Amino acid sequence: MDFAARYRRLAGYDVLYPQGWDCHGLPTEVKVEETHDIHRTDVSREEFRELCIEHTEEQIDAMRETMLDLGFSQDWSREYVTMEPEYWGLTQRSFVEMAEEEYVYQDEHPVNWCPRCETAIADAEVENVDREGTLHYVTFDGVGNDDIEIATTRPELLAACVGMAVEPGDERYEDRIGDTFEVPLFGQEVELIADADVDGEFGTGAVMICTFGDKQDVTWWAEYDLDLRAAITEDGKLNDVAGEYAGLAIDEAKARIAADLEEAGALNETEPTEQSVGACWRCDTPIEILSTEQWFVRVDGEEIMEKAREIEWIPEHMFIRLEEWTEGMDWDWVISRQRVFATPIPAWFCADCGHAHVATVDETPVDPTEEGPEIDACPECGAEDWTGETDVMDTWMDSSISAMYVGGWPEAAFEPVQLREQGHDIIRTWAFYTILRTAALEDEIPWEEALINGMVFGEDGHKMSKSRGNTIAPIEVVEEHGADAFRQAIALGGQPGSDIQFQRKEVTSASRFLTKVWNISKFALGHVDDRTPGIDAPAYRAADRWILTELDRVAGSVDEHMAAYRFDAALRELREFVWSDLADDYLELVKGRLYEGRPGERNAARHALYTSLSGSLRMLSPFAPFLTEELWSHLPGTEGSVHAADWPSVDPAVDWDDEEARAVGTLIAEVASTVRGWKSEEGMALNADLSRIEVYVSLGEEYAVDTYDLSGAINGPVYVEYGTPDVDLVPVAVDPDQSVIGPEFRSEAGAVMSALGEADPAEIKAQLDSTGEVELDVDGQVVVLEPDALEVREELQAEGGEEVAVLETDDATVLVFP
RNA sequence: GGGUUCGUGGUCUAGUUGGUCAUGACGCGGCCCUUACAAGGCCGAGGCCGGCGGUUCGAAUCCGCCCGGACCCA
Repeated sequence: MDFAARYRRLAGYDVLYPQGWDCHGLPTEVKVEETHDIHRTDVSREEFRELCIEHTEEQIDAMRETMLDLGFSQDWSREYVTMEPEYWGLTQRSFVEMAEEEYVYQDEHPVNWCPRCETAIADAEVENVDREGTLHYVTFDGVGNDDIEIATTRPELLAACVGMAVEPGDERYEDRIGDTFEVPLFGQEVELIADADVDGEFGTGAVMICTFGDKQDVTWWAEYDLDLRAAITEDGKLNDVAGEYAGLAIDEAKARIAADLEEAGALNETEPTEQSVGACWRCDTPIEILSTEQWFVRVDGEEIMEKAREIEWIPEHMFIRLEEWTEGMDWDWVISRQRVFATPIPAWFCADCGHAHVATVDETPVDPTEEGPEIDACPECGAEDWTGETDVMDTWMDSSISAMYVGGWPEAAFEPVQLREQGHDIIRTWAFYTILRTAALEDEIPWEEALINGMVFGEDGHKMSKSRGNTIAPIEVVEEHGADAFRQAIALGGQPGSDIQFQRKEVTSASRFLTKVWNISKFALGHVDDRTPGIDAPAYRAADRWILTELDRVAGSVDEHMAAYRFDAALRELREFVWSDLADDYLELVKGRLYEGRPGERNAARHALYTSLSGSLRMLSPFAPFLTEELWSHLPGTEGSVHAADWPSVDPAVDWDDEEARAVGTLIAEVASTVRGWKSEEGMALNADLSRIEVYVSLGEEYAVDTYDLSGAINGPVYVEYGTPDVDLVPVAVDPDQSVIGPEFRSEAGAVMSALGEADPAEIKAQLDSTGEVELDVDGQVVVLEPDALEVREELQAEGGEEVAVLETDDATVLVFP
């Protein structure tokens, strides 16, 4: 995100990059209970809230510190904190407006319930965990008919059993639909129904329906209008419906009831089974489904999908996740929580008739547990006695208006935020709710682009977790190698959407690169001064025009990568340019000129060097904000921050897409680099003098090769020739060009290429030289090959007498005379 | 069970409009102090591009199946 913001600033945009803190929620309450060793009911609501606020502030301070260490460039003047009344008042306002539009309603409905947290939770907050359970085979006595055997993993819910079901057409139960049975131990009578949702393969093919074991039970319960026998309390114990088992916790009850079933002869068998149970995502406690009074937000899947389709998802496939989640939503979003640390629901209940009165916009922010409503009499019954709602809102109610809040809602007309970046773990929560709420309140999309990041994993490729011991604290890495190196490692981790594995070696590599940049700058700063930027019409030589052409090309290419959020590709290309082209090649080429050149030529090199370095620093600044800022401040002719500079562009008046400059520059750089490599291999000092080198260029004679810098770089005179060197050439192989031969000969291509491979390279070469084409016998057929269909690879053998080394580059053959 | 995604030298990774030699990094081995840089330079070893089939003159790249991992959902 920070890369994108910094890049856009360089590209000239006025970037609003806010920072917000989503504070409310269960985890904080749990943490506070732990650290203070209290239960939330041990202290007053107000006191508990204070403890939570205190804890959250500490957390925010620590995270803000980390962000600053890492060089995040948020606009801190636009920071918002959802636990401040200014913010949660707006959350309430959005609630009120949505209540007016009938998006928000109150009702009794089965909801996911966490017995440990003792609150309702939304579907999005339920995680399925696989675990081993025990399948109990239990016989129900028939009432006026035969027994039946069902299989269940939850015998403790027998008390809540209100029916049983089989798959339609299951021959085992063909004539038994409508029969009634008596629930063992508890005695209520239930009826057998047939429903296609039953899995006939599982257990005995017959299942019991309880209120409620799972969501399927809720569906059946509603569809067949069954009784409601709620047997579980809000703190996860059995209640009076369970008779003598009342007060037992779920697990105790399961064991006791199983034992009693066995004693009663109703338990036939038990076996282990794999099961997937819903659990509270914050505390992993298995959830129950309870029917309670709650506040809901109506989920309009159509509306959400319509908006979601207007958003550009990066990468695209992340949209599918949202789509699947939306289609799978069969319950409305329960937004009330029976907790403390969150935005209060602005509503009161009439003490007489129970009528729920929602606050008006003008009353917000309000805590209904402390203040009464502005109206006096209940519009339903006229009573004047109000009880404040103690339930609070889901924390997503806060965060899902953050895009609107940042945009100035409700005062300013809302315009979609351009870019939102987030991890893929919160698509079904934050993203989903934000789209829902922005659509409901403003009939708009919240953001134009949603960039979905991967998660940062530990070095072992797994999600970081304390139990795995693979966590990496950014601060440790920053202390060792610096934030700039850390940022590069993250940028190189991968492309948007895929998880990135934190690699310590990437930090190592990045810090080496930073050292390189430092040294390049140190060198360059010794050669440029205040007058350098203003040098008029520099007399660029080939090497200068080459590096500037490359700079121009790289700036364009990196710009494209950055705009596509391919920070990995952008940084890779930048490093390649800075390290290989600028440092290894260009610097080496112009050293001679910088130290000993005539003024005009020296100035040209200085100017090109200055331009290249300046551009490189600017392009690197999103990745290495600290180092580039430091170096920028030492660069002559710069004012202010590198982060406020412009994306590099080379003089637009000149045609920098210059084929000749590129070809000749590349040639010079390659020759210099090849000779350098050869010296190294020969064990010679790199600045050792050479008698001369001869460069035989395979480019056309229209390319004028500038030997000035090359000569300085290799420490010897350079002679340029066009054509073939005056040494023995021995054709050693023929390389076919598949892209020419393939399409031309189609199915014969294979034969042609193998014939070419077997042919005598010397003979092929001779044909090419005399006739300009090659006749080849392929399985008795003579085919004619044009020169572009193949390349004769030749090795050069120096003539006897003079000691000479023969080196090859892509575009030249170099003879080195030591 | 359904969906998404990935599988490239020891490790991590680039590359997929099909086309000569598959990219780079870290690590490893060897050589080298050269007036920006030994926190460096040069060279080298190391790969049946998960497997099997198909399309094609030609597949890391396209298609199908399988194996393995990750994530999402049930």
